[in-house]
Amino acid sequence: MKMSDMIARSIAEMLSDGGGVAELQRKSLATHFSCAPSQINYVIETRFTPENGYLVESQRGGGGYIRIIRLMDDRRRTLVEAARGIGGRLTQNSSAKITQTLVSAGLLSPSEGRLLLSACSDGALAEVLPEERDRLRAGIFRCAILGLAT
Amino acid sequence: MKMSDMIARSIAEMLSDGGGVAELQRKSLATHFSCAPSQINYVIETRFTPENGYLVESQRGGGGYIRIIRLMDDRRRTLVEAARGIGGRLTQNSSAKITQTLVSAGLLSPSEGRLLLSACSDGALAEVLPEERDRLRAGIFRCAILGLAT
DNA sequence: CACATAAAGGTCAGAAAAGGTCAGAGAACG
DNA sequence: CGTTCTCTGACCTTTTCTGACCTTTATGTG
Repeated sequence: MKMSDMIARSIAEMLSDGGGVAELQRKSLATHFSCAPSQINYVIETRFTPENGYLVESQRGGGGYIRIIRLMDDRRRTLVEAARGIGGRLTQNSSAKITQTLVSAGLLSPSEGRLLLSACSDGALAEVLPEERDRLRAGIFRCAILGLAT
Repeated sequence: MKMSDMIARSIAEMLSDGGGVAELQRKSLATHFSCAPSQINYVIETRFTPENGYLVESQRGGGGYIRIIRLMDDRRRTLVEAARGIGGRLTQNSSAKITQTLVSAGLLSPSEGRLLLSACSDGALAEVLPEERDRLRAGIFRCAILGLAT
């Protein structure tokens, strides 16, 4: 199998693991595949293009990175799916992570993310007994993103 | 995570805790992060700039300090005021009305409005006893718009 | 008060650590 | 063969971080 295909597969895996977001370091990935760093650019440019539904961000300098985000074509469908994926309980931490993913994927604007996050925070649910919070939070979260999809 | 990001996060935390004002000592913060004092300047210059809505004051000499102030724009200030205006209880109907008002005033986008409305709906709060809902809803609503203002 | 000293913070050049670009050599494929 | 896809290396730009040196302010001292 071609090297670029292997690299692409590896990135695709990271995308699955990361729920649609992969963050990598060019040099270390290149080292891992024993290739030139620019090869990573090549793979990204040929396979993870906007036309294929990906968005790429990067940052140079110390601690730099390349972030690849899979955009899902049908915003609504994906939101509905995400809502379906919420279980019967949801911790504050999980809700923050999911929100972050949705924002990264461009399904929520940063503002919407903040709003959702705050609405699901322990602070907002202070009235409720702690042991009830996670169930309630799941409901709020689900309704909120379903509402957006409407 | 990069050092500068950690420092920035730490300052952001101080800003939240201080209600928009953070006062720090360059050297002790640098010591805390084991970095050069000028690194603190770097972080402030690259992240807490006027374009990003921050104001920085400092004072040299004994007992010197660096003070960072987050400027609120009109939108934020109004949202904070609106949040303050929410009482201890809020019916679904009232929350819908207020949301509508905020959207009309351009303080919330239509999407944000839908999200907020759904998160505060009786559906989302189905888990809670009806007589508790309005108190809870008030909290969620307040937190949500305060979160936007942050 | 005048002065000296210590205790801050400010500036800037440059090293180091990333990622970006592009021309061109090979490889694969028709 | 000619074309298209891979891959590399040389060189560039951006971001981070540090250290040497400078300025400002507070405070003690004769």
